[in-house]
Amino acid sequence: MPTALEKARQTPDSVKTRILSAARKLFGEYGFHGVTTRMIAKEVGIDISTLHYHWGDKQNLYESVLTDLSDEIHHKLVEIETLVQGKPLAVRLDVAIEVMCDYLLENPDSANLLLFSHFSKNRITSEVEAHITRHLTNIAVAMGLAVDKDHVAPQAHARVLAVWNAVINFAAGENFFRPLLKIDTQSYAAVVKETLKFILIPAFTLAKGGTEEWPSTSMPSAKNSAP
Amino acid sequence: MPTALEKARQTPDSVKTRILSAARKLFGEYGFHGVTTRMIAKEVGIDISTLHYHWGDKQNLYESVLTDLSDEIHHKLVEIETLVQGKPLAVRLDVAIEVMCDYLLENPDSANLLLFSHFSKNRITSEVEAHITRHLTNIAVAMGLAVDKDHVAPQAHARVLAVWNAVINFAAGENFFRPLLKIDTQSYAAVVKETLKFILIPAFTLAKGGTEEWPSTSMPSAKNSAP
DNA sequence: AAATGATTCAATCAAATGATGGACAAACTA
DNA sequence: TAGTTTGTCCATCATTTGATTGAATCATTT
Repeated sequence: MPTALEKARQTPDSVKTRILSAARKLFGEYGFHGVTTRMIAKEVGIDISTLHYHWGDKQNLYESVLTDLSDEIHHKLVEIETLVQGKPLAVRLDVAIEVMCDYLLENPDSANLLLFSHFSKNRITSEVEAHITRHLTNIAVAMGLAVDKDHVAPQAHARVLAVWNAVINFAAGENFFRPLLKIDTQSYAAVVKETLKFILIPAFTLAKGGTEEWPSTSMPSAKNSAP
Repeated sequence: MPTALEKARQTPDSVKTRILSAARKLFGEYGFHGVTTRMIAKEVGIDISTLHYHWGDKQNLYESVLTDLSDEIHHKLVEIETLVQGKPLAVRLDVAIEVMCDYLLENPDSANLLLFSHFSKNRITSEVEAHITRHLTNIAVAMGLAVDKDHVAPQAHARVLAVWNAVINFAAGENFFRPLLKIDTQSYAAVVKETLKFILIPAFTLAKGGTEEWPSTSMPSAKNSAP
């Protein structure tokens, strides 16, 4: 029995799918509260009641958008992992930055949506949260920052987050940053990639503070530190 | 003739100031569209009409919040610059990370608000935008990434942005990231600082790709590149 | 063709929301 | 004290917004 989401993906031009796309675009641009169901319906060219017929209430539609995006991210990460399997860390980072930048710069709404889901207090869909967490854990292991999925130190997770955020930010913030840099879209992509590599690669390759500096137990001793 | 904002700051406990604080908190948590004037009024314990009496419409209040925050950031940056004047870059970065993390982790709403102002499509208040731009330019010069305020290469701005975003993200995302890292607030601050230093300091100090790699003209040749 | 189920829209509702006007009181001024 | 300004709230309005209902249309099956 396919889920509603899978069914929608099977027929890429169905009304239901078009609603999902329009919703992703608009939610990505304006956030959950900044979008009305009427805006989405108008974007698709349908009536509000048709939207509710397919996706239930606004909250449910939003969650579906996030789940859909999470799946897409997952596929992208798998694709990257396939590309860089067995390569040294510097190469892994280089390729990952290239691919993720290309993807997110072409889908700025997705990047924005990821940001919103990270930072908005409206965080719903603990299911999606769990997915993101799993992605980050996988990346930590893949980068050699942890020996095991079940033993990722907070510092390792934090370092992955730093990489993750850096990439997403430049994609999501293009509308704000690019006018500031006074360059066109193509140059922006180039500058972003160069900057990310400049920032990220030295830290992880010049391993002064590399993988084995802190214990790989998942709970560090700092838990109850109150001076 | 003091502006309305300055006048409000002179009397820290006035109703007008309390409205501004509550507004910053709520806008930081839920974004512009996620907050109603009634929510703010209720938080302060006043009537909506009193709010409108002091700050005009919602949009104007929001802009005032952003302007106020921008001023605060400015003071913080000046404070940092005073602290690190003449020090080598590694120390400058270390201190800047420490101070900004302490400040933003104690004011997560401010960090969130900064994020919203960067990434939300609702970007109003070009005045505030200009302030942020000036801050970034100043930092670029202060970090030795440009010789002159008027000749900051896009790459230099981009590197500053990378630093800027990295710091803000960890502060704004605490509610999302900290449960993921499974540590308490204190440990979070420590881990974030360590991670930021781990990521940022090597890139800028091991100057393989340092300041003078690209020309310091503000307009690179890549402007009209269409292969 | 008739029956059935799926899809769409016009009309509408109730609640929420931004904003205003006017009454009223406190503080200040002449 | 009388008058003026400032600040606060109650009541209210016009829109917007999320959501539903019921009728009509389309597609599929029998």
